[in-house]
Amino acid sequence: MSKTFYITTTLPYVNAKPHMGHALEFVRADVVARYKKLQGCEVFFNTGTDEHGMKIWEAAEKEGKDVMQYIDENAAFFKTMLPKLGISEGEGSVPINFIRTTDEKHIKAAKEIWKRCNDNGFIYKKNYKSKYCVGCEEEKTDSELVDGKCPLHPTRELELIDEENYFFKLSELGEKLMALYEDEARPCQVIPDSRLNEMKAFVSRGLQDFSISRLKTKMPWGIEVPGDANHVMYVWFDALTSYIATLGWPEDTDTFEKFWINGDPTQYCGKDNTRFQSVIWQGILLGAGLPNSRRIIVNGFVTAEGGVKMSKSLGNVIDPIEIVDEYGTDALRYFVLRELAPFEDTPFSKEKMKEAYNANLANSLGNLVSRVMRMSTSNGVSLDAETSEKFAQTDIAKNLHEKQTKGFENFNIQIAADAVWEVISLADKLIQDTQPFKTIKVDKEKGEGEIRILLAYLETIAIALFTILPESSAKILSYVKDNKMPETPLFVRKD
RNA sequence: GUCGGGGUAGCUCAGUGGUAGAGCCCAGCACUCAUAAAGCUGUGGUCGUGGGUCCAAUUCCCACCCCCGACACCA
Repeated sequence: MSKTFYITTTLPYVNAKPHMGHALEFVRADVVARYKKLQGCEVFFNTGTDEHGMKIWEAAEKEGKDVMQYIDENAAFFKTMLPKLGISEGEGSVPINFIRTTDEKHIKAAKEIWKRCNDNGFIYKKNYKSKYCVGCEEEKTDSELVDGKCPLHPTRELELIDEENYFFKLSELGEKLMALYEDEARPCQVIPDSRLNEMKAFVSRGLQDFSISRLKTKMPWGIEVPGDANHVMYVWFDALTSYIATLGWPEDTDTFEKFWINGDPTQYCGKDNTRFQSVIWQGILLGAGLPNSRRIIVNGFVTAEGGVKMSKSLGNVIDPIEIVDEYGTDALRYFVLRELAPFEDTPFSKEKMKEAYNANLANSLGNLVSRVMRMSTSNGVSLDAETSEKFAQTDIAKNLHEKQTKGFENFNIQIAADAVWEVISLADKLIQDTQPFKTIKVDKEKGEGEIRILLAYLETIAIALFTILPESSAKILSYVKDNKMPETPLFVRKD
């Protein structure tokens, strides 16, 4: 394993407030970052905001705001959400690098990568024909059309717009991309396999060049194309560059080498982003002569109940911050990490949240901490190094460690979390079977020994939760260490 | 339409060529440790339908039905 590790989320587009999918992506990336740090890696953890493009331009205009003011406000929502999700908070955390695509260093990097692609012959100018629906007053893509007409305005003829745009020669990179997914030395893995298959199918069908600029007269909110003041970069061309701009590329070659070349660069994204990350971004990197990403981890969507899409118009959107405010940071992390499928779409509902919270946090984990700590504190029994070390050698501890490693190494945090709850359940069973609270009254030494073992369980559980529920992990460890009863339950049961 | 994934307990999902598993829900037991409630035990499924291969299929193969995803300019 490499001694450095790079991980990034996709940069959320700031035309809306954070939703559950963002929270999911941030939290999962945070867990992986913490895990790698625990493994001894120096970790670079990146996120930020994507702030150019037509939609932002329009949204700002609609709200009658200056664009910069508008994106400052929206970027702040994302930035302030991070600590609420426990990102980069507390011991064991990895500091976040937050890049905005309006940052000076990002703009520099975007221009440089453009230049390099251009120097390598991957950028050219040609006429771009787009279809414009006068009814909607917007451009339509072919996939949006039904029988060649706008489904919302089927009686109107589409207007053809013909303008000059810069294009990227993705069509020449198909074979190289296919080879990249299978490369032995530095493959670009797409996780899970089903997404990789989709991408391979997509690439093998043949790739087309695509436009990477917009006329400034039509849409000025973007990074100016080097050497052509009439065009700005199409938003995602610049946005993708942020993953290396955050490292100070192109100037800071040391940091770039340390983390991008040698740091196993790992990217999280939502499933709607698979192609951008694993084909287009890799294509741009190839075009610029830069090393590929090592891994794209694709999350499913968080849906509303019944698997339907969360949307404002349906009124079924759940704000992650609202959940944090009601249940706490670790509770949201718990849900996102264990209750939501690691790679598939999964429904989120407040009922499910409450059910899972009560069953697995208040009852299982929280209650176990309470009952063990009551036994230990009221009998003055504390954990000693010997019991702790001995417990680490048990099959229970070894099995937990094995499963956690397997889960984390495969970016399946659910498996790593499941393993902890297995141990929690074993601890409860042990109490039921041995009843140390009874034993201690008839055989002090035996009872104390049993309680000490339970404390070792607790310690093991807390350590295993270090990356997943950092707040709770720290609390439990301090209860055990100081032999102190929690003043309030770890997770208060909700009615 | 083409390609890919899936249809397993009331719900959310694991899993396996040899008499089906977890969590939640529900029911019983216990309650002298624990958050006016935690715990333990248990009920519960002809593993989408119809064929086939095999001593044996939920697990492999074929067909069909249903669901989901991909099939480019959605930041």
